[in-house]
Amino acid sequence: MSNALSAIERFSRYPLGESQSVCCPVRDVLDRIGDKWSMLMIMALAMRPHRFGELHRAVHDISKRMLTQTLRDLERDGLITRHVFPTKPPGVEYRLAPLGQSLLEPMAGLIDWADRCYGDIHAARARFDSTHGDASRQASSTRLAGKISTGAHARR
Amino acid sequence: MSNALSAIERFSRYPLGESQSVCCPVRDVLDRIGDKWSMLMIMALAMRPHRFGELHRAVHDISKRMLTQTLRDLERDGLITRHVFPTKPPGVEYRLAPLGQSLLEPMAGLIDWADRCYGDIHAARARFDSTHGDASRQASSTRLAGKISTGAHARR
DNA sequence: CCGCATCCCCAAAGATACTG
DNA sequence: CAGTATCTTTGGGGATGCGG
Repeated sequence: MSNALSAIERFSRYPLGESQSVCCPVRDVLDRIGDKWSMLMIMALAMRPHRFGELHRAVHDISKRMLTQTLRDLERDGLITRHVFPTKPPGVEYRLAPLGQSLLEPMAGLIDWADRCYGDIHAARARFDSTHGDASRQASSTRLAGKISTGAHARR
Repeated sequence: MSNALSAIERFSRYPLGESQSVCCPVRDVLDRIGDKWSMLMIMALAMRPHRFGELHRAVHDISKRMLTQTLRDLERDGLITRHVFPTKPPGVEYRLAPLGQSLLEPMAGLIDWADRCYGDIHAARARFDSTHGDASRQASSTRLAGKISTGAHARR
């Protein structure tokens, strides 16, 4: 844990609030894997290469649009590679690039933590909500409510 | 690395695309620390307790609104604690709860990775952009345009 | 089958002003 | 100082349809 602190200390030599120009590495990483889908993609690809359609089925609640975009971004950053087979109809295979592989370990640490602390977090949430009058619906807001009933946009 | 895979495998017993009801732990974690500010908060608090205003100065480009909200969410999930000193004018101190402390290690792993691979990522980006005709500005659209000229938010 | 483009909408976040 | 309330903006992302 003390070496955890050292890593964090090392980082915080960068000013924490610096969204412009020389962005700190952490923000970069966060913006990359922090979004809704990137990490899921990487995890799927960690197991084996996938075709576009396979990925779509694996993460069934992503739209084709976001799938494409996420994959592009990951490719752009050198985390995954894209192989086109000029068959008919065409097939495209995505797989983890070395850089992406190197991300697996730190990611696994996080996943592990999530798995272990998942329960505690929900317990804390329940406690908080009951303590704080359950009006948390306004206070803590939108995000949470949104997350819960994520069937959302069942509009048209 | 093989144990990294095992963690990921273990996770992927959960269906990867399951944004509703019984959300998988990973999504939960991502939604919590994946957002723009939470991780910064945690890092600041990892060093020492902070008052509200201190946090605001530490991460100068967050709005008071988002600061409050982020802190509330983190508190709700039991990652940080909030102590009110009924002085005049009032003071509020935030500090890492044990649960939050336990997050430091996995987070440090990620930060570490970010630090190491930061350069590779940017190299890959540059390569991709020059290869793909630099028309990536249209192609991959909105987000990338923002990312490319990482001076982005120099709106003011 | 893969992926790009267009349209459109809503939730998330910034700005601003006000309270205890 | 530490928030809260409100108003406005914007851009992320879903739906859909076409092109290779």
